[in-house]
Amino acid sequence: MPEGIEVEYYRQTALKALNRKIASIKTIDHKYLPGGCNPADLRDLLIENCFIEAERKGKILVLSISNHYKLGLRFGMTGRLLVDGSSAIDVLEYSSKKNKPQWDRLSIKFQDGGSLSIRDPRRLGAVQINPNLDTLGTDLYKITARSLSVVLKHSARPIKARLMDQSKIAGLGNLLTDEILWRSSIDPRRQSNMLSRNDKRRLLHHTIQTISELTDLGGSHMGNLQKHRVTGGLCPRDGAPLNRYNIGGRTTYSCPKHQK
DNA sequence: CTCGACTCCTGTTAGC
DNA sequence: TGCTAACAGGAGTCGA
Repeated sequence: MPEGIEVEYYRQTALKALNRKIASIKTIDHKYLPGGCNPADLRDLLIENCFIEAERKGKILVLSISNHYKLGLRFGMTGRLLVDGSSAIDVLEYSSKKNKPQWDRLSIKFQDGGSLSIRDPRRLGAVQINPNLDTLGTDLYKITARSLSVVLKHSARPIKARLMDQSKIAGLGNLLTDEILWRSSIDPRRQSNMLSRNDKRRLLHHTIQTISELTDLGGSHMGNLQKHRVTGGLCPRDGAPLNRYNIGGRTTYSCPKHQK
């Protein structure tokens, strides 16, 4: 699913949509417009204007419009960004392998005949005008020893829940956190404020390393643990049967043998 | 303030 | 073969 890495790919896709005049809004799903915004507002905001900049914070893609407004795009669990019909990511983990235009929840036509669309089978994404980014924590590509330490210091919550808290670190989702903690040999249920100096050192190293590596490999589903995240899966490091349980409403897999 | 529980959403899949 | 129910997780809300 789209975590920070995938949305960074989408940002690069979005660069192809910059400085092209918007002619019309082809589709807009009302479920995609929460809180006081209707399709007419969105049309008024976009038509005859251009996107002039594509930025990202955590899992939100922010497109600046030539009229100084900004459009925030969230992709939920299964959303992809398409520009001129193609995406940086062909198949998304846990999403459909099919690719139907009727799943376009927002579709924008440019005057040159091209388009920008969010294609999202499960409709968990959203579009927001002038999204508030202040509630988001450190972006996943900017994590430092200091920011990680601050995130963990004052909380007795499970370490995994803390890493996935977007107000603390923005951009880590379920798959990335499972992979990072697996590599770091840390049990996801450990209390955040109880990690040793050595635990934190390993966690920092593997957080930065995993994000960088999986960005190069093509997405958050490219980790070593991923294909074993199934019931009955075995740890690819030591062969132990993986534990499966729930943290913060998310299915979690960890190795009882080497994650302590 | 913290934090678990619940809700939304729908394509896929397991099981009968 | 066709049906139902469980499952997936990002994010917001609510109440203890």
